[in-house]
Amino acid sequence: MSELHFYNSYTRQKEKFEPLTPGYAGLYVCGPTVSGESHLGHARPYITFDVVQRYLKHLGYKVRYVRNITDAGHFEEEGREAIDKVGEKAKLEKLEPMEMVHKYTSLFHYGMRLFNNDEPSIEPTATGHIIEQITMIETIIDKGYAYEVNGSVYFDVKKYAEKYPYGKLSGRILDDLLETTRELDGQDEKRNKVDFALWKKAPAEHIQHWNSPWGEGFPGWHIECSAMSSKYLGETFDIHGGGMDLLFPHHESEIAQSTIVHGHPPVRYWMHNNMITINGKKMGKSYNNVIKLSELFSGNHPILEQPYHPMVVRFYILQTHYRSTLDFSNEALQASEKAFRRLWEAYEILQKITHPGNADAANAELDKQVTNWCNEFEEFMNDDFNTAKVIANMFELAPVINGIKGGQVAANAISAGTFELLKRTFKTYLEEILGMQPLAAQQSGSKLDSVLSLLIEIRKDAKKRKDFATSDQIRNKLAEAGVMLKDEKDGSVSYTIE
RNA sequence: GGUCGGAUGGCCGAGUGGCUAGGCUCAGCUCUGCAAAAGCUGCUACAGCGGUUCGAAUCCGCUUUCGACCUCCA
Repeated sequence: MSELHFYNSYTRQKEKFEPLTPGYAGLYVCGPTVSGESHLGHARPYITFDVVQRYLKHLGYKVRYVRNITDAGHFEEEGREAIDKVGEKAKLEKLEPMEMVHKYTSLFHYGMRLFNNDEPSIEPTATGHIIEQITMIETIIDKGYAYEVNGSVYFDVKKYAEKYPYGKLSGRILDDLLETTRELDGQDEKRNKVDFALWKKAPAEHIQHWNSPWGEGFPGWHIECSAMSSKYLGETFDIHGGGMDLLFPHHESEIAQSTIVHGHPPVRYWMHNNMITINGKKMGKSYNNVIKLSELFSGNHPILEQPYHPMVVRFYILQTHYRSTLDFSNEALQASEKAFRRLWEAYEILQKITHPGNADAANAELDKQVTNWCNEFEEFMNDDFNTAKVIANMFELAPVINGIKGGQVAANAISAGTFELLKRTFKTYLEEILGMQPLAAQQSGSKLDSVLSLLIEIRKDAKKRKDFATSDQIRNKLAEAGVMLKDEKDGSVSYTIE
């Protein structure tokens, strides 16, 4: 029996997972900035860490999964100005931050539900934790690692680096960073270019601002995660996850802030998922190459050849290891759709077929192989959450299942015990751990079902009379309407609805 | 420019010192009134050049090339 190991970005190696408190696991994942609609790239971390969270629960841990909503900062929405430069617009014409934040938060939650992601245990908002953030900043100032200039507060990275390993997580070298020639906002206020903002003074016309010891302003980007993670998971917690693009400066800054406030690093295991690319380039708003989730699901985007079901997208993402880049293409999504349909069908067949009950396997070799494939599921997940390999094994098992149904494999080939193992393991991993659901709910017993049963009966009669014109017409017309009929080996007929 | 990470069969993608995943596509076969589905079979790849080794896609070096981060970013 193996134990859970996964790659820790901080130490750059796979490590055995040992929670801080036995039996409990704390997980923090950087959530969305709700100033715009989520796109395909955003789907990856939330699906990845949903599976992480599901697997931890499967292993018996009580999991507290915290994923924040970033709803504070310097916001703009397309077509509407965040800063009211004119200053004369009517109230309802101006961008109301709360309105925008509410809209995109709802949209985000909708997407998460379609992906069948479990809800986090706590989903704290940045605006709901302004006081916690201010308190942290005050502590950092008191300890001498931050300074105020003109109503803004900056973290003194150079001083921090004298005592602590700044740059360890992201592989940065401070001297290199000091030579950066980038022009950034507020650069002249900082003691060093590498310093980052803890609190930013808000210009009078800025839409979001709060009162603070340093005047009206808003919190820096990094401090919210430090404040909320420590509040809900403790000064030290188990796992912090997010996209690789957050390694620097976001997560590096989180470590620095928390280390000063609490006297030690905040996180034991850092996990980072890789990016989704399109034509080899990262999907991101700065590249102008995003496919929003609503576009993906509706197919309403120039490069999409068809709509893609959320479960197809989830499957496509889980077919690749989370630390590899994943390149988007219609071809790849379509391959995933076909593969998933086939796999799910085999899974449904498995739940329906019965086993003759023989305690000994007629085909010892196959029996052993099936047992092995099933047992490997856990082994693969324990090795850095290798969902790709889990799925590969499911496809090894699918022909066995289909073969039993189709008669190519004898029903007694595997033992009753192995059959039960197969049935149980498949369900656990496909539904509970990978979190997959059927593309369309079958509605047996519904009115449509009665109608289809009637048509199927008529077609059966026609076939008996060798009236193939009629039987084929029924089949073809139903296919046009999106109902696929399938003549089974035993003479029965089943259908699937597109 | 600095740091880091990739280059795998027609396509997507695991893997990692010997046993050469998996999916999709394609071809053939079985079953079938026909079709679909399903099953079976075939397609043997690891950017290039050196090196280490009995043995390398897997380790080391160099080259070519792509990308990520260094700025908001999942």
